[in-house]
Amino acid sequence: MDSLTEARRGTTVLEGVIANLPMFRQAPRQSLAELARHARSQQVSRGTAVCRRGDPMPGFYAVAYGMVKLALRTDAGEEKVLRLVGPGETFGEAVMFLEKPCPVDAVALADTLLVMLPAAPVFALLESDPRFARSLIASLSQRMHALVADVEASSLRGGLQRVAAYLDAHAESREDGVARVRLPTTKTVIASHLGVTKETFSRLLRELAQLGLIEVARREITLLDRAGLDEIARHGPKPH
Amino acid sequence: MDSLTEARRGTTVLEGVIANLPMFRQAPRQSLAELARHARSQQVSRGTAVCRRGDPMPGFYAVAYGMVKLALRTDAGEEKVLRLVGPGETFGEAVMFLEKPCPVDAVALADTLLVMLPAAPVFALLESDPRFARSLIASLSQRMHALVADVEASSLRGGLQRVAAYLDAHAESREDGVARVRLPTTKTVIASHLGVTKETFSRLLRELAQLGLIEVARREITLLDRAGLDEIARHGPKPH
DNA sequence: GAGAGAAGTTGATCCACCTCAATTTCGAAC
DNA sequence: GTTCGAAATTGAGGTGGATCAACTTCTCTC
Repeated sequence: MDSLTEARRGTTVLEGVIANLPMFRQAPRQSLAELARHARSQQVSRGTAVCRRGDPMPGFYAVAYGMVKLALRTDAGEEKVLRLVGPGETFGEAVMFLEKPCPVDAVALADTLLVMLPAAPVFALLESDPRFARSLIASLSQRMHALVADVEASSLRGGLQRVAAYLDAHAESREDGVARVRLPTTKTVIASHLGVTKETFSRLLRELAQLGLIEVARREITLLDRAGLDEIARHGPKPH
Repeated sequence: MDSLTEARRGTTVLEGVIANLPMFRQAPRQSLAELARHARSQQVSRGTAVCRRGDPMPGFYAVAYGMVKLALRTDAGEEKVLRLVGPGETFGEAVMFLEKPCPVDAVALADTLLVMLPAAPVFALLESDPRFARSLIASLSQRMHALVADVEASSLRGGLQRVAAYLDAHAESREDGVARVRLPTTKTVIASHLGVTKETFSRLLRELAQLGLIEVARREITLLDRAGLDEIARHGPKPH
């Protein structure tokens, strides 16, 4: 594969990644090509920071493959994971629009390919394509809704409820009909996302297992009793 | 004042309220008039619900005068106040765009005049005015930023730090240079907004008072030592 | 200005979750 | 396979803030 082919293929790949983002689903081909021309791909390896709190945000990011965690940190070492961003998802839109420094740390949890869309062409597209504006607003609204759901969980529910709700929400049914969850990253990170320490997360999983609701094998969790899990997620640990 | 005058004045007032919303600051007069024609004012008295969780959202709301609290509730009576919406502020935009049922309760904390902007004309304006889209996006982004700040506070800071930060953020300097805070509503509601019970809030205020940092008189709080308060807000209660 | 309900305070006690510490298990490199 | 650091588990003990309960102080109404 010579470099010309590589370059052309690269452009196509960028455009493909962008075209598959929910917010660009209804954008015309030409707009996508225009955006792709300004976009820059960025390879980050596991453990590397994409940006740190305080950094300026030159645009927003889409994850092509890999995974990024967005997290808040204290002066001491404690951190709170806000969101895990996987393939086909984006982050940094809101910050880009505010033109303020980045309020969170963004760190790659695996080797990751990012596509960075600079602010200027995004603003330009916003001017010319109301449907894009509509999609972007929908995207931000959804993000906000998710954030509110997180606030609700962490201020109104106990740890066991949060874990149960998490497992329920992330269940994937296999062919044989058994629901399972594959944790997308380490338990430590998931725990922080759920607002508990890794120790507490470990104990909560064990508690659910002892109740006969789940079975834990490394990062593979089998949901043995979906209804029971749902009951806990919704109405708490007490016997109804 | 006859009814014709009343009706004309009413229209002008609506338009005035809308025109002063941050997101409409740069909108052309004609768009404002168009929106105002579709807008409906709504008087709600203290303690009345504007909408309950699960209700459909016909548009979004602006507060002309009074105050509305947005709060999450559990099946049991506990509630978590997400936001206090005062004059010149708006709520419900994100939910309107998602076209999902309202995820929160909205209750008037005082006799309040709301202006409801139905979804359809807002969508229409979005199509025709990219600057409005820009402003709306900025507005949503800011809201999101505030939410992230709240998450940061409640998951990474202790109660005393949150109270100190709240007082610091809401300080109004008087002529004589003394900084004061007038709590916008009951301490019970403020407490819930800060993520503590009213009992704990009371104790935390007393603690700050005993440290010589503030003086509490009903809902009037005088900030005696702004620097000290800031120090606690930023780096915690320990002696530096 | 008297009465009643809401808001706020204060004290005693409790508990969900954290912290610290000691192992154990995993997984990648060699 | 062996090794070594990261991740996970488990136990013991501590704590911030919640809960429960009694009481006081507003604030509004009549």
